Amino acid sequence: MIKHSRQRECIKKFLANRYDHPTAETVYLNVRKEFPNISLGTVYRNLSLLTKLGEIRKLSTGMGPDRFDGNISPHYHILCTKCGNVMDLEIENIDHINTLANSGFDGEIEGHVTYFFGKCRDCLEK
Amino acid sequence: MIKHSRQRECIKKFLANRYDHPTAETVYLNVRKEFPNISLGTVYRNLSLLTKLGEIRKLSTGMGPDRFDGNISPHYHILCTKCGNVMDLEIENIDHINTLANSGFDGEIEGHVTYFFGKCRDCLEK
DNA sequence: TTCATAAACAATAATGATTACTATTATTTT
DNA sequence: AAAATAATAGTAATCATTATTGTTTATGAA
Repeated sequence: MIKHSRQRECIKKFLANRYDHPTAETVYLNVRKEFPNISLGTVYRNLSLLTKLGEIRKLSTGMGPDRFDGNISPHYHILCTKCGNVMDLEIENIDHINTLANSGFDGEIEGHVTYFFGKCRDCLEK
Repeated sequence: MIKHSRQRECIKKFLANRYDHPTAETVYLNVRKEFPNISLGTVYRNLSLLTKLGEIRKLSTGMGPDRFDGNISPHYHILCTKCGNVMDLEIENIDHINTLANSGFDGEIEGHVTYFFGKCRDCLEK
């Protein structure tokens, strides 16, 4: 049974207003403005819980620590290999790759995670 | 300038004969049969070097520690969400998704990493 | 073949990210 | 309002990985 908590509410609200996919550390530093005594463990626990509930998304990009996204609508991400920023990517549905994968696999494909990488506009111009 | 090392050779040879994408720890435990005094740091250093040289591939799946693949030919991977195994996936080229991504991004897409997830045959039957 | 140099090593300490533990506090139920 | 219990803050512990250091080994020149 899940009880309401003001800390969790604050974490969720913070993520809903950010579009840069912050890390747990960043969430912690910001939520501390409203809850000066919140502990990093509380942030991690709630980020995990919210992820499990499907209210936020966890991004494990393989470059640096995990990041979190308050936007759970289906979309993709691009990682700039120069500045490290993680940006949203509007792209048409590519779930057909699941079907492709299923035809070459003795089992059942349920989905995929894809991260694009490249250079963002700012880094290209420098 | 890179010098030959028997330890690195052994790590590479071990990976070339494994198809289950072992972790650094697993590589360490096995290479120790031939080099009882090899240290885990040496394994990590050489796995990083070989990855940088493009002689092996590192898989950061987001589930557990990084894994390594001695097969550098282009192919994909599927993670069984029940048993955790990581298997190879023969699938036709899907680099067209890079083009799709590029059309929705102000910058330059260089590539992508994709991990499929689902259930393997063994887990489906249990 | 010896010698100098620098890469690679083993051993170990340190770091970064995350999870676990525990006594206290907040939320919900009775 | 009291009892029950989930969530918290504070902290310790764990896991994966990287850094440090003094020694060994590979390589190329003398």
